Amino acid sequence: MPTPTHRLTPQRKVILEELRNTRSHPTADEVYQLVRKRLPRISLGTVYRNLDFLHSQGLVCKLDKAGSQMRFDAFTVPHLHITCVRCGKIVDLPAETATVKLHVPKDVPFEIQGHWLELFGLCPDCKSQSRNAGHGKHDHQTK
Amino acid sequence: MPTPTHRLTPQRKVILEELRNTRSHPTADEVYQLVRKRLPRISLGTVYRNLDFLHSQGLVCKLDKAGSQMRFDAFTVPHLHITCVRCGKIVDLPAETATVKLHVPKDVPFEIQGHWLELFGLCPDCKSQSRNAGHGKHDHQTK
DNA sequence: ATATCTGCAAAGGATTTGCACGAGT
DNA sequence: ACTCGTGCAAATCCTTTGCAGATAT
Repeated sequence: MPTPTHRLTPQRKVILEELRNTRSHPTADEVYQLVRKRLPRISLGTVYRNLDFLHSQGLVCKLDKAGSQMRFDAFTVPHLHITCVRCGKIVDLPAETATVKLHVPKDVPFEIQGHWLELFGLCPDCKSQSRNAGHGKHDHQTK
Repeated sequence: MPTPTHRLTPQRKVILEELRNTRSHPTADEVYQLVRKRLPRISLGTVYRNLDFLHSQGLVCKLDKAGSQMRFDAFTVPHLHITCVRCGKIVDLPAETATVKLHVPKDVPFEIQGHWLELFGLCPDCKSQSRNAGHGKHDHQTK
């Protein structure tokens, strides 16, 4: 399905490599900063375009639900994420960490295709500084 | 916790009423359009400020993971959402529609506080027009 | 009086886009 | 030659903020 004329340019190669070298789910701007060390003349626009391109090729994942900014990773095996509610850090978890069972009422006017689950909590760093705990940022499901 | 000097101004009242009169999970701008019919001189900034205020009072929910824009609802009973991958429409589902079981490895360096689950699929309207199906927008968990 | 709110307009941050030049075939 | 990709800057979209005037107690 990729048009055969797409090229693996140096920019795309370096972006993918940098993404594969980190486990930190960087934002587009963070990718830009990383890549710039090796390609000082690259532009942020190119980074955005190529992250999109690599995403369309199935080579990187786009985490659009991770906060106000999009985050990316090149770890394409299905897995879960846990996000620190304080600092926003994201850590991978094996997919088997959670099981979701659906009991969908018959009358739901939707063809359900799948689900998206993410966990949230406090990372060790933020846990230690933890004083002002309750901030009510998550409404539902904060069981 | 709310300072006792907060007022229920006309703007706040109307915003809350409009939000309670719809099941459509409107964006801030959509709330603004609705409210403007009754308070033509209200500003978008006020709508944002008051949606935040009502959220801080626990009167409205802020759906920050529903897409690129924030969405709001005044239905504060815990429940789930299903989002149409085509048109973005959101529909409520009872909380019991899904059960999540966690089997968290001992070595996860996080204090898990909770989870967030959302469903996605095709709404009836989009289902009928459904021709160009596969768009690979969701990466993980698209079982 | 005084603290809270409002409307307005400007600023802000993240992402996308238009365009002319550069690179690969 | 021709298409695709890049850098740069400007534009866009959503949201937040500063400020001076208005409102309620």
